[in-house]
Amino acid sequence: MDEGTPVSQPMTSRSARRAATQARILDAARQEFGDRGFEATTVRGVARRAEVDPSLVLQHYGSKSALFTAAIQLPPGEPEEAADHLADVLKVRAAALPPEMRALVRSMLTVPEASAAVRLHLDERIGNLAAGIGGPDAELRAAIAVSSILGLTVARHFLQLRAVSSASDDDLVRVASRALTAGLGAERSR
Amino acid sequence: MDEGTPVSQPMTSRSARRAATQARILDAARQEFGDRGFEATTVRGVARRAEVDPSLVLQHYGSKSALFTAAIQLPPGEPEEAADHLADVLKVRAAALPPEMRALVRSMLTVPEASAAVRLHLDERIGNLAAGIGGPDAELRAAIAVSSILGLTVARHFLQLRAVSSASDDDLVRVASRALTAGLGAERSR
DNA sequence: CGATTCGCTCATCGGGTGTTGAGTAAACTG
DNA sequence: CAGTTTACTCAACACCCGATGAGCGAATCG
Repeated sequence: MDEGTPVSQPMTSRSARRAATQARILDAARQEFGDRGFEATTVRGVARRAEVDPSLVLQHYGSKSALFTAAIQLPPGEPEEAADHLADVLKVRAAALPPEMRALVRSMLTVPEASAAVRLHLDERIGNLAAGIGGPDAELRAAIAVSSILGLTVARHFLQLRAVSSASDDDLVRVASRALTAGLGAERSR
Repeated sequence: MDEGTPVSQPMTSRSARRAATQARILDAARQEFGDRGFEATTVRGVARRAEVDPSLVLQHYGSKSALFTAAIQLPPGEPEEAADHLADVLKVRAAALPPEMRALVRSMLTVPEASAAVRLHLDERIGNLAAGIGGPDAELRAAIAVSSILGLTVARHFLQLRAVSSASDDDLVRVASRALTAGLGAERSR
């Protein structure tokens, strides 16, 4: 019986399929952008990795630039809360980077949009951190600490600098957080 | 009349002209690579900036990649000597970057050759620095300090992070070197 | 069921790229 | 002054890119 329900739904509804392939494309794009950077990434390469036709990529996202914009969008919320103490940020950065962050950082030196996004992100973090510490040059000291974390991230996950990328997450966090908090500390008499 | 005196030599000898244009091309290449990165830089763009025919660029350097290799070559010597103390390195990095360094750093996240060159450069610096400090984790602590300087360099000269790039050379060096030496110090700091 | 929507494929276009080889005029050589 | 070398220009090639638009078949709907 059961006539009310259509006999057999297609295994995947139209909108579900659409959403699924769209997500597959976005994932593939994040990987490619993260591995090669914006310029060296091709729409065809993304399509290949997502196992779809190249033109489908653009039908879903309009243009390569728009796809990039979508790919570097960071999920909001969490990171900001945990960012009060820089040890937390450090902990997050020591572990493997999520694909969208990886794609963002990879292109931050060559793509203005990525550069701006990173700048904004770090500026916010600097503001939070500076508010928590006192003394003269609070903002500058906070900026230095945040920039240091950026440098560590690049060294560890992109340059694979031996001493930094071979260290365990724990060792890196321990030694680095000690170094950074020491540097952050208020001034002694001068 | 007066033609008696052979108008002597051509204003510019053949080899001199060659060397001159070769240098003009290399300068232009460093600028372009430094501004846009390897991928977005075109041979035609370099030629335009050097006011030369595009094919001449390749006649002199063989290929775009070879041109890039030539463009990111750092002048040897100086930086290594002054690198004993990280305050010196910091001083160098606070000021405007020389074109070849700018070209190198701009592409370090997207071009394997540039990545390798930076890695090598930093590894050497880490070695020097680690040798000078004692205590446990000496190499890791040195690597963290060097990575921090890299982060500051990126933030100041590439991302133009407000707090870092608006600071004067002196302020930046003063505050940063205090922070880094504090972080670098073993337990000998009180 | 028949008509329609729509996710997707296919073929193609225009444009910019790195690179090459023939040609030219000026600098050299004897 | 010839003859040779050579720094340089010009035109072109083959390739790959991002992007477009027509067509197909399956899911959707009245």
